[in-house]
Amino acid sequence: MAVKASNKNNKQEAKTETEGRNQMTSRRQMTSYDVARHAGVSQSAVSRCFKDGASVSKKMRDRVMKSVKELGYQPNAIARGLITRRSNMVGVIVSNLNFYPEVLSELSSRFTERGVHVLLFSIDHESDVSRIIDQLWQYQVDGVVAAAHLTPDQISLFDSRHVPVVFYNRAYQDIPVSSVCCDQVEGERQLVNLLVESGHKSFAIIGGPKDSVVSMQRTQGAISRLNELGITDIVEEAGDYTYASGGAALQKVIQKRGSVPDALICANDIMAIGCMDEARYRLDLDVPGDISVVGFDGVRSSSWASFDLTTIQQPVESMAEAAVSMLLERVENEFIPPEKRSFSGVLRKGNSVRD
Amino acid sequence: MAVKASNKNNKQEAKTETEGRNQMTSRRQMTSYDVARHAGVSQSAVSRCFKDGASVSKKMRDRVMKSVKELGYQPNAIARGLITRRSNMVGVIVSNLNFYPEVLSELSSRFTERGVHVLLFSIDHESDVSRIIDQLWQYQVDGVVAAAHLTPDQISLFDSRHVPVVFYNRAYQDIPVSSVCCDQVEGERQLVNLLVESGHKSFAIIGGPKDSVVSMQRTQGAISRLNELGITDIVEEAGDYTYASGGAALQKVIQKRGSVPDALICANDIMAIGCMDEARYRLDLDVPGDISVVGFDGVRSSSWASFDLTTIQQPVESMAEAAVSMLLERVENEFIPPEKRSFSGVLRKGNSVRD
DNA sequence: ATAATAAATGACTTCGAATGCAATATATTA
DNA sequence: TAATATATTGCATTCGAAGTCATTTATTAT
Repeated sequence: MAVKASNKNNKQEAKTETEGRNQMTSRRQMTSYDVARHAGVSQSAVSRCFKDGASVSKKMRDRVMKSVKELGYQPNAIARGLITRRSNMVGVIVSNLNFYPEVLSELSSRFTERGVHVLLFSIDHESDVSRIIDQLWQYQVDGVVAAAHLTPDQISLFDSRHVPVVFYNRAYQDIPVSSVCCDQVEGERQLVNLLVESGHKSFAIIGGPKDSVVSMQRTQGAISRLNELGITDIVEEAGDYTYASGGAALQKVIQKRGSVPDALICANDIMAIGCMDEARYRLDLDVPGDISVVGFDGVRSSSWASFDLTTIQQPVESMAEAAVSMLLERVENEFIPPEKRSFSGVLRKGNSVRD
Repeated sequence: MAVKASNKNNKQEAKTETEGRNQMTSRRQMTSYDVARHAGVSQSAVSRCFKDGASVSKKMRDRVMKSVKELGYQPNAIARGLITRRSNMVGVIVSNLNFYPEVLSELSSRFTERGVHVLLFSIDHESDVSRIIDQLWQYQVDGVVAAAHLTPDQISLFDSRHVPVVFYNRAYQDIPVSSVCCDQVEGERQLVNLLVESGHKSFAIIGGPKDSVVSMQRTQGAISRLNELGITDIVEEAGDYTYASGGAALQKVIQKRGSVPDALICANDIMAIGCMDEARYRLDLDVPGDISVVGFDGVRSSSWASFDLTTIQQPVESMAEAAVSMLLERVENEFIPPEKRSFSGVLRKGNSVRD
């Protein structure tokens, strides 16, 4: 009791101290107690005015809100998070190498729209994940969108702490986790079908980094469809998703085969663009006359006139929306089971494939 | 007193409740009290073990850390932030339209390296800033990197709350704020010099959105240098930093002039690329034979063989490092005055300008 | 008007870690 | 060995908002 009283006295003094100054220049930020005192009500009342559905009379609300405006009060989300156990923050993990800015900006603006804030973790190597997991917890994120690979152990850690995770473009077949993916295999099959129908006979495939699951799915998808169609003349090379690695891989392909293949299937658009440039400007080949090139993703630059790449367009908006809503649903209700959603990519025919 | 005691009893019961379960599966996260009880020490001692420079004996530290490991304890950064008034989070504001992924990833990884976390705010229009400012405060960010425009009023709000702001590529000449910029004017002057030296006589300038300060500086920089050199045959058009707007602006330029200018100065690389493609694939012009094109930024795609654009390369790493260290210094010591740092861009000569 | 019910309000406690201060343990010096 | 200085430790309090519960006030039914 006595303590409480002296506590209030302190606050009173603090108030006096800043009195006369404009709230714009006051050092200490306003608290709900300041508002309560100013409005002549209790702190609980102030708190309730910021929670909709709470039992507050109109008179009270008006009175409090007037003080709120006058003092420039903003609730402290940190303090709120401590008691409610909701930080209203989600972690977004992206790996530097192969992220599309579109994805990040879609995710970010959709979360923001719903009053959820994004703590960004960008990692250079997917193996750096372990280091950031601790930080995710320390900051009490309500959920995580991971565009990076986690080990089953790491996944079950999140699980045990009841922090839902939605994977973006990483599927875990045998583990019950939520994910939003573009159907890599189906996409590659569409590309292969197109290439085979238009008479291409010899193929090279340029994959991404060996540890990339997405790249694996794409290359395997292409290979299995080619095999189904009875085509076995396939050379495989690995790149690292970059422009330069695409061109370099093409050189290696040609060296290996001793000739130029009919068609080049690249695990992403950027490498495909690298190949087109390599073919045209270093190897003096015509694209698509001498060699056809296809990519995957549908990034902005793939549709630029210089490339007009045939590729699979990922439905980024739909995928981002799905990831955001799936995550937030599971944040709201932890009993919603994990769900895997797979979106079909759209074949966009460009002029990088001969008819 | 009595209250404290009952409080402790509650905790004791809570503990009992989860006892026997593995910490990996326990619902409630471990707190410093749990660790304290497990190690048979006080909560203060646990807290001190996580603060370096604190007065803790080796024996105590070992004992506590053993319990920490066994229980899988992680300090709650939210609770810590409440009492220390340091969230260890910084806000990063980027505007969707014209952000380079490189910048964001550089900033993010540099902050992360230093144990600071990034709350990402991406806005569609620079005018949306006002909406996110409140949120920045609610989350008690320690500082802000803004790659967006703030009004003087908004700036002084941050100032009054002692939240340091560092602007990235936005300079405010008359206001004492920190900023890291690439010298837009100097860069444009270099480009103009190159173009004039190589005999270009007639010019068109394609700017960014009219409300973009950076674009204004770039176009004005180019124009004033051209004027200094006695060149007045200049047509101006505005784009919006996108590929498509570059091509469209080129069409308008030609319409306006009734002929093709010698050189095209674009406010960024992406529009320059749009212009090159428009010229080559729609207008059947040779670049650089019929028209020279220069850009600004030095984005990845500008150096692709298809474009090999002459441009000003921004020193992104240096600028990001500067922004991060300037911000954190001012977070540590609020009396460090604002500082404006200007970095020179590097002229990268490509093959988009005829000799 | 009065009882019964519902709505509004305030006092107090809580979340989890950090910290000032007092109490204790250890080291140093005389 | 006693006296003093120093290093460790624990207790109690604090940060700011939200929730619990008891109390007061307004509303409705009788």
